[in-house]
Amino acid sequence: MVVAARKPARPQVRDAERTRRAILDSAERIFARDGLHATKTERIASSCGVTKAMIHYYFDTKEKLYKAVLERVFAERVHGMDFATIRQLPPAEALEAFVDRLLAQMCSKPHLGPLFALENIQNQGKYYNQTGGAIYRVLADVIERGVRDGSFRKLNARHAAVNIMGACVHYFNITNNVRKLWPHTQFSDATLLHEHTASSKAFILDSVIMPQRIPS
Amino acid sequence: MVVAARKPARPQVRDAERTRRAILDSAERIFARDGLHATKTERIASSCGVTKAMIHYYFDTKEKLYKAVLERVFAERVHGMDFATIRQLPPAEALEAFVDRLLAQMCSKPHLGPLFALENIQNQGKYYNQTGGAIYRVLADVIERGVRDGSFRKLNARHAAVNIMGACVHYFNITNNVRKLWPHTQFSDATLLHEHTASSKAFILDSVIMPQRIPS
DNA sequence: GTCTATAGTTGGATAGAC
DNA sequence: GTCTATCCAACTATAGAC
Repeated sequence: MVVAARKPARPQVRDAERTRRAILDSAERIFARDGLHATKTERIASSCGVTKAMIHYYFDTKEKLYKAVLERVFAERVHGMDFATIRQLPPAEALEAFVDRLLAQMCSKPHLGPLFALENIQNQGKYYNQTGGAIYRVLADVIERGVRDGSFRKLNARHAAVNIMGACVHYFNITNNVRKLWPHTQFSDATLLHEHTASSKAFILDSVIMPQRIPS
Repeated sequence: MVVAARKPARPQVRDAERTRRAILDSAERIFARDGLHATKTERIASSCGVTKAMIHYYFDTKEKLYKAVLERVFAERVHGMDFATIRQLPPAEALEAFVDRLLAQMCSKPHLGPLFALENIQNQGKYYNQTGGAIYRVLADVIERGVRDGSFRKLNARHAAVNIMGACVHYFNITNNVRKLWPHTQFSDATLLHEHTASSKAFILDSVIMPQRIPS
């Protein structure tokens, strides 16, 4: 009986840090598509060329791996947003910086939208809120400042923060379906992301910034 | 040995339509929180006082039950939106009607946001797109008309449609966490929903509608 | 139509060789 | 550190009595 040659399986070269990172990277993508409960550890393992046993060796349980994934992406996001700078800018510039950075981060890792959405819905934000809530609070503070000094319209800061986040992230939650919605869309992914960034930013600024009086 | 009295279990009174609807109602809420794969049929059954066997009797498999849930809520939503009327209204009124009806529907069944989000992300919109896509197309058409006749700003209709939907629905996807984000929020659910409706609608209209020239 | 009991499978986690 | 083989709990789905 002829046995098919086994797949090479990338690791095998013993490198703990490399293996650990490979598992985290695969897990990040797969958790983002399927959520905590629906992802099979076997799928994560095979997609990065290791065995299920390795996941337990490095992360003990599936849930701890999930938590490790979230903590890593949260740390990246919080660092990339540079909240300290945003807090010091005048409101209009702060809002623009916030939106620019958030959209840039989402575009560079489009699967983070679904990952956070699933965490919020299915896991009731058990892990998300530990750090993810900071994003909403910073944004609400910016809006509050802008409303107070008259550079923004009179908005409810908290609800406006949620609306703004929605205008940024919803695209990524339904991006798998954008092609199906408009089958004749011929643009590449990069073009669509660029279009979304531009239209989303304009949408938000047009709504938030107080229109200038036309000088008489 | 003392055996605890069994829970009364509402049905038992043989009523096919009633049981069927009870299962659908429970399934709708639980699928909305956990998604297709993570929900256990046992949980649906016990939450409406029937046995797992009944689910298979009425719906054959869990996946068919899921599909039945989605088809029912899609039918309700499409009917409630009354697209035929929206298509005939002038753009500004059509947009306002669209947003009003969508938000009213979301508020009356807040779990539908998460249900659709999970379907889009985890199930790649396999069932959603069959009917859900109509909502985006109708909205994009309204925007296109408004841009053409000058009553709206110059927007990319498709991306604007996604942004608008995001501003409406994102709130419901993170609503479980709103309390955690702002622990001192003391308002009742009804008040929060009303606030969201008002701020979301204003947010959208301020962004989309072309500002009026101040008469000289 | 509804129940109890159970079959069949899947998949997270562990044991132990290398 | 990595693998193979396996255990065991959980859960979907079915069988059959009432």
